[in-house]
Amino acid sequence: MVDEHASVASSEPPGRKQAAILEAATRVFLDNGFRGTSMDVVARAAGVAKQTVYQYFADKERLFAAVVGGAVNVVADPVSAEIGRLGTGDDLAADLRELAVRQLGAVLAPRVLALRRLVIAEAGRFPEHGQAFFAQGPGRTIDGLAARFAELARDGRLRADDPAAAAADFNWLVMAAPINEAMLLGRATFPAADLARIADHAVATFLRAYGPPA
Amino acid sequence: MVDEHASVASSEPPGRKQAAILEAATRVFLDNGFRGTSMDVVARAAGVAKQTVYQYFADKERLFAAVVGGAVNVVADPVSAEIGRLGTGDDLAADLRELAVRQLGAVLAPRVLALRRLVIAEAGRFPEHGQAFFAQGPGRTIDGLAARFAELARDGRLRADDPAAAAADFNWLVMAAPINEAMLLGRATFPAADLARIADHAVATFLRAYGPPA
DNA sequence: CCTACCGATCGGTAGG
DNA sequence: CCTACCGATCGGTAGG
Repeated sequence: MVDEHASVASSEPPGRKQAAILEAATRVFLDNGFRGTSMDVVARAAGVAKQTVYQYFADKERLFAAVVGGAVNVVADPVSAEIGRLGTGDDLAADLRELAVRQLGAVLAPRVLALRRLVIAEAGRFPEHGQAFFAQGPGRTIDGLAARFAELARDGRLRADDPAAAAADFNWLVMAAPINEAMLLGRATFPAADLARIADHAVATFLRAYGPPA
Repeated sequence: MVDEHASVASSEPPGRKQAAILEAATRVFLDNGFRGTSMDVVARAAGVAKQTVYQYFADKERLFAAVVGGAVNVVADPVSAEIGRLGTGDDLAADLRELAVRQLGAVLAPRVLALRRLVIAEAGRFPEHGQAFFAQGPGRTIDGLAARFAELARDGRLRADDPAAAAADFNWLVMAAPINEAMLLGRATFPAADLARIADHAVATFLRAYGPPA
């Protein structure tokens, strides 16, 4: 009797194929949507047989969920750390501008825009993915801003009776225009100079509404 | 010689079937997207044979273009007239609130939200539809607001060095949060009380930033 | 003879 | 793990 698990001793590390499938599937789903993606194409792109895909993911919906869940979590982190440092120096406007530029860079990354488009397209079929995207994205950012704005208001550095509303206003003053241009106009690239201009304007408007009295 | 165009005298008005096809296709496309819609289902929903659909629309893409073009134009009008009357009375804040409520009602109508979702989902394949939606929707609104804000600034009733930027800020302060909740969270209904609260807050923030000096 | 339309089916491909 | 293949359904078109 020869080894019935010969494949375990092969040069193939365990999990390598699963990672290849997820990576390929992410690319294909982001480009073609749920219905536009075939399991055959995913298998071919991953360099495995279709049957192998089904060994790791029971069906197309489960593969899609793994793709979106993974992509949403990769995207989630970058701003929350920045928010805690808002106004630790004495130039709050500069801190807000820097935060806005970072947020714009993260949210307008082509992969994140594609994920947003995908999640919006499938929000009817998979509402939980839209909710996860919102929670990890704008929801998390606005919550973090609200907490920090409340502290800044207590210190007299912002006029914000309703810190949560101020946080939402800041977030959308920064993000709404470019996100909508990206979603509807298909705009895919945002030069650094554009991001700086958008951030400057959003912060100026925000501070005219919420800045401390001169 | 008998009439050789007897069918013209039938009880079927000309264009009646085309209208039924467009109406059915609009419903099916809005619910299921481009790839999720089959021509068989459209034909069935319209109560005609599939052959009849192909007599009016050469292929699926042409039918889709007719649907989106028609839906975008139906959606376009309602705010532009209102904008011209902004500040004709002496209570600019009240006028802005009323405009905001009307805009919210129009843009958050279930059919318009479904159209936005559809257009975003297919922006890769049909960029012209996203551009048409933007032009007829936010683009048109922001342009109209910019023109009126420029006049109001000249009269000293707004502090707006850059009326176009002020118009975009107003538009997104009003629309961004509910649109993003609708797109990502799948929120479909917005009670009148919610719209009033959103409008009140957006106008208050806008006037703190752009209102005339007290 | 033209149109509008039907029932049935074409070649390919979907998820499984 | 691959090839082959299923029931069904896709967009589009045949004959009558």
